[in-house]
Amino acid sequence: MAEVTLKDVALASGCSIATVSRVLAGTRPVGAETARTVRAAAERLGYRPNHVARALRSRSTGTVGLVLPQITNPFFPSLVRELEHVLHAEGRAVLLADCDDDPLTEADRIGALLARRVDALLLIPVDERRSREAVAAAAAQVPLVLLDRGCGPGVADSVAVDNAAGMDLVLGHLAATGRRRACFIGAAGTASAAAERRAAYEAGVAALDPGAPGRTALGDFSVEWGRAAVDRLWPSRPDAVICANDLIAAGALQRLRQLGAEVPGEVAVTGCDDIPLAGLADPALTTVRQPVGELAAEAARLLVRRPAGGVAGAGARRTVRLAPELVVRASSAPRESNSPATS
Amino acid sequence: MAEVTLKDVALASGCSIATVSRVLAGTRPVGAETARTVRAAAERLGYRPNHVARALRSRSTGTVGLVLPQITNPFFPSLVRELEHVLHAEGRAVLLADCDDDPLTEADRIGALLARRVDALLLIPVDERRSREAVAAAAAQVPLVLLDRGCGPGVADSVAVDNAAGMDLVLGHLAATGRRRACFIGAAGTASAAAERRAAYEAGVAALDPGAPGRTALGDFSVEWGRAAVDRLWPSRPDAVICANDLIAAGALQRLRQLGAEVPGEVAVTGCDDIPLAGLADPALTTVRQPVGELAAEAARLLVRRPAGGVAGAGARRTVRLAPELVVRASSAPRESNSPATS
DNA sequence: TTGAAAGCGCTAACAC
DNA sequence: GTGTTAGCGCTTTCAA
Repeated sequence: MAEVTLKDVALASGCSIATVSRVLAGTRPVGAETARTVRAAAERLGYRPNHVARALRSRSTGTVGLVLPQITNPFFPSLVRELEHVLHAEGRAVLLADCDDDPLTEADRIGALLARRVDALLLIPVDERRSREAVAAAAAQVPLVLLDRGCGPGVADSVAVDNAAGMDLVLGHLAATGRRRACFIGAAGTASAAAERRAAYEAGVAALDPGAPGRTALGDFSVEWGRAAVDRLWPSRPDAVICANDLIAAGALQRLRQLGAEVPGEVAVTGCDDIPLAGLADPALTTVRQPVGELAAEAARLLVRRPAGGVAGAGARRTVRLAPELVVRASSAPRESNSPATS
Repeated sequence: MAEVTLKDVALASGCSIATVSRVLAGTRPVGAETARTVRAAAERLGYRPNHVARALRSRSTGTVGLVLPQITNPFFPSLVRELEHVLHAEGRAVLLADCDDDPLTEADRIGALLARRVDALLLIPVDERRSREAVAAAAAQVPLVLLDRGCGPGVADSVAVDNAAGMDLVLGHLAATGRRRACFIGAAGTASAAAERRAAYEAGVAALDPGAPGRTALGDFSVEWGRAAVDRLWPSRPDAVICANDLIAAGALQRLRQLGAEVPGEVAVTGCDDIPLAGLADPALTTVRQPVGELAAEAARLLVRRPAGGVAGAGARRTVRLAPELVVRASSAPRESNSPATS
């Protein structure tokens, strides 16, 4: 039951532990015959390489830290899933850290992961500003890729969805299906998603309807705010309510129903992110899907430190913006199909 | 910028590296004066212990593997969050593995974590039967605690909610609020949650209404099934629809509304698990909340190998059952308050 | 191509 | 209480 080590395999196969290491790690060319013998012995003994020893010697743990604000935020699980799969496929393991939406906890977790010698860090910052210091310090020590949210310019490489493009998809769809009087429920603050979606709405909607930029309510990314904002905006009789994320949209949907408004007959509602809730809402929510798989793949790609620049090199940061996809569901169906099918 | 090691601290503080190790790891008593000097030197040099080296020598990585079927299952994120917090508080890190609901992937992930020398495994099995072999093999190597779902008898320690107690809470509440004609939408199969909730409904409801055990529809744990099952059960005019989880309940709620049934006026609907969706449904869903924090705490407690038994000791397995809590929301409000407040 | 030997940074015996 | 001495299991020079 004792652990089988390289030494055991070397003994069993009649060659040195160095050779065994080379065969099993594939580091250097080895005689074909020797390789076969070694592999057979390893197999027979049930040899399992000890990653800890390997890590100590090679100064690489094959481990990536994944730091996120709150795993309970419904957008994150699918992203975590994709990241786990991509990284595992590369033979890397994922150390998960949940920050409780608190920058102090975030700094603490980053420290813990660094102490564990992660090869790299994947990080969704808690706060655009208050995360900056800890993130910058970490980026000086290991490759670090920011995901989904920004953290100030020049701090680290980053991968995120193109929020402006997403908003344009929504606006285009609503215009094409005959909506003429949109309004927007967004989030206040400087967080990148909030600011970008807000700005994109204002820029894009002005072309369609000069009055629309004024029909805007700003709060936070919650269901409660979605409900409350409808009370503020409904009196202006919009025929489309564009929401900055799906939670807001879910709240808007609920309140509109309570007010007796017909969705999508009287008014269309759209969200953003395509969290699981979006498909389950009633009516199902038209939304902008983030390309989670690609986000994960790009993040993994950026993780391998680029050749020039050196470890602490704050050289040019790379920023990848991915195109989102419009998911059209019942909540924005054209008015022709107003009434629920009775047949 | 080079890594500061114990040796550097020893040199700077004028004592041996062993002493420094003792001070910093707190393994053995050390002179107060020496300790102070060492700590000061460590601080000054910015010493950060190398967990990899420590792990190699002490044969303990301070790392726990968390293996789950699918992080996108809406019940898991909150559990993951609690586990992460409990374990981090003990200075342990969490290696996350997502199995894509596939026993083969699960076996693969377990192997990867074992190769990384996790101290222990926290595992929510993908399948009651098909996970068994891999789980048993892993349990022979490291402490392993099963979470939320079973995996056959005697395989490993386990922590889960008391599903029967949860169902009794629901039945009691419905009876107390005047519901007399319940029905049940559950899941088929042998998975522990499905079977236990089903059995508890049948056992508990018979006392209230001899005809109720017959009003049962069995499918899977999905929204779609919830919708479909309502079509089967609604003709029998129940005044309460008890669902085996919140997803089913969400589907039931939607279909009932489409059919023109008033919830909670005509019929109450209840779920199970209290996933985020439950509070956001319309009407908000009465459900049984799993004590996620306690589940996590108990799991962490079981993780420390009990003294007797030895590593591979298949001695008596410990099973912890935790009491759930009823969360009463609008979907089961008593009939007196049928109509939405208009004032 | 292969082997011998030197550590990676730390902890754990064992002396003193 | 403290120092000395061995390694943990592996990769990687350096010779052969």
